[in-house]
Amino acid sequence: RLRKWQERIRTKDAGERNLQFALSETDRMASSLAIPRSVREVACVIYRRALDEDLIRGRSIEGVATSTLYAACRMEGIPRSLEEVAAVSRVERKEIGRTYRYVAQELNLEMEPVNPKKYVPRFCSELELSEEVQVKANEIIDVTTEKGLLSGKSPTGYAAAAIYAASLLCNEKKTQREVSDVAQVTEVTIRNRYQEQIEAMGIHE
Amino acid sequence: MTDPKDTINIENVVASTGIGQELDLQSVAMDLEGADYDPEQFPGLVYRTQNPKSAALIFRSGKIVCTGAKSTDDVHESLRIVFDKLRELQIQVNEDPEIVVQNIVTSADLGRNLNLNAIAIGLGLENIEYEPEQFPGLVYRLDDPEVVALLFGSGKLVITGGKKPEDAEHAVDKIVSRLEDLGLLE
DNA sequence: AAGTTACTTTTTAAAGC
DNA sequence: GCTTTAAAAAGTAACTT
Repeated sequence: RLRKWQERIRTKDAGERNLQFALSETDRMASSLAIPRSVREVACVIYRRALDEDLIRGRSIEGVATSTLYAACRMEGIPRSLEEVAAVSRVERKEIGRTYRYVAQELNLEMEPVNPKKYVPRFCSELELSEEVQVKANEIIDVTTEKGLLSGKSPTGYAAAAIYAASLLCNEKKTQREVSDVAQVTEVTIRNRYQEQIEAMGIHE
Repeated sequence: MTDPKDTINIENVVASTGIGQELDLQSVAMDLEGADYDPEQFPGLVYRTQNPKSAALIFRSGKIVCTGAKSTDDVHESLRIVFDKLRELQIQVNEDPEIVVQNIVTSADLGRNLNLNAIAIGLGLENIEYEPEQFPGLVYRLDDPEVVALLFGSGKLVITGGKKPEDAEHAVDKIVSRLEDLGLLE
């Protein structure tokens, strides 16, 4: 009887220490990515659920913490790409992606694919592009998605290409290099998506 | 209109078997030309056949895994070659070792583009995995037949995990009817 | 900018760490 | 869990030319 109780306390303490470390790591990563406090709280709620459902076994605390932060950003509509979260985590991108898929599946988070438009405000702001460019980029994303161009494509590359195209159309040109730097995708990807998008939009130049 | 079933193509067959005899892989590696054996890296010896093309993983226990063949017939032919090679090295090999197909990888084409986003939501987010940031294919697990399908925006797909060629046909049928029910095909 | 190579996903057995 | 082997799908990346 006493032994079981001691074990319960030990497990509870281990869980509390686990949670405390995870929360401080989440806070550290969120701070360097300028993620709002409300999103960090969502991340912590998901982490606590993962801990309660014993999903941490065989995985690193840091990996699960990074994954839940990534998931929370998506849920709150201000996604960070896996490369962005990986840059402030000591867990590599591949592991974060795997852990995220596992946690999302086990907790039935029912995550919808990221809409590339969710990246437009942040990327455009980092590029100091006007509201007009943002509106145009969103229009390009809407129209080309409707024509079926989005299936299978990475949301970051898709958003980057639309922003590049919109910057040209609005005479606020940014180079592919500048856009690729903020979106963390290669210029080759921007070029490929850009070509498809302007063709689907019926734009010639 | 082409029946998607007619586009099914077997791309890889994995099978296991055994010669019923323990092996000294070090000496097999010495005598068998083209054998790759690095026990520090992997306990199995790798031997590749050219016609049909396949790779056999030969283990100390005498068990063998054959992969890379394009049909079950090719698996049998490849393993026949491996058995004969071992016999040439004065190794006793059972008369007709049982060969068990463990996995068949198939490709097919639905013939039209797919809106993976709509399919993900339509089939139920809890049943599928679609993370285009990580992989362009949508992962769909079927219960009967018990296989995994990877669906792509082009309408092409991969079916893996099946043990019989019919598994892929049944899977394609189910996928087509489910997508039709959802109005996500054509 | 084009070309090549390589990695992402899924499946499956084997033996050993 | 990892290691190795094969194969397809399509996207992305990192090289060299």
